[in-house]
Amino acid sequence: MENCQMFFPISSSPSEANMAPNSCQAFNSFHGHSSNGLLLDWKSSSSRSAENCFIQKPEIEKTDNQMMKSSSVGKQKEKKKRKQRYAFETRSQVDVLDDGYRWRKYGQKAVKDNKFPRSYYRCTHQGCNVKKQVQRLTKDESVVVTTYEGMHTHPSHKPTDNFEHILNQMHIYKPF
DNA sequence: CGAATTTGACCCGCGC
DNA sequence: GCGCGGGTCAAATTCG
Repeated sequence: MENCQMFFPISSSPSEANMAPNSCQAFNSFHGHSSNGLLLDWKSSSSRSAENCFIQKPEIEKTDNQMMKSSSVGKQKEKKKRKQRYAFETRSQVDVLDDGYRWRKYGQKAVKDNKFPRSYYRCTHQGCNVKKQVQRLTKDESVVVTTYEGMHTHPSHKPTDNFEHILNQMHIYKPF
C-alpha cells in the first residue's frame, strides 16, 4: 500500500474549483463544517504508528485540551476534552505545505520510532485556534503527514489559485 | 525593532 | 508511584 491518499486543506475560496474530484469532499468537510469528513482520534487507539495514519474513520473525541500552566491560575476553561483532527498524508519534499494560512511554529519534538522531529504550528490569525503538526515518516521520508486540528474561522490570505502552487511543491501521488 | 523561530523546561496522561 | 511519550510554554535568539 503505497497510495497515500492526500488532501489539501485548501480553503481559500468557497469554490472548490479545480481539484481532484475525489479529494474535494474531504476538503469540504475540512473547511466547511465538520460534517465529520475525516475526523480522527489520533491517540486514543493504543498503537498507531505514523506509518499507517491515513485518514481515519470519523471520530470525534477526546484529547486533552487543558494545559493549565503552572502558576496559580488554574484556567482550564472547559473540562471537556474533545478535539477533531484531520490528517493528511502527502508526498512532498517540503515539510510544511503552503496552504495559504499563516502559521507560527510553537514547538518541535522528537517522536519515538521516528528519526524526524514533529513540528507544531498554530495559526497566527487572531482568534483562530487552528493548530497543525507536521511530521515526516522514517520509513519513507518523502511522505509528510500533516495533522490539522480545528477549523479556520477566517479566509486564507492567499490567492485562490495556490493549489497549483502546492502541486508544484509536491509530487502528486495519485491513487490512479 | 517587532515578529517569527528555536529549544529546553514543564505539564499531563497512561502503562507498568 | 515512576518513567515515558507527547504537547505546550516561554525565554532567548534569529530574521526581515
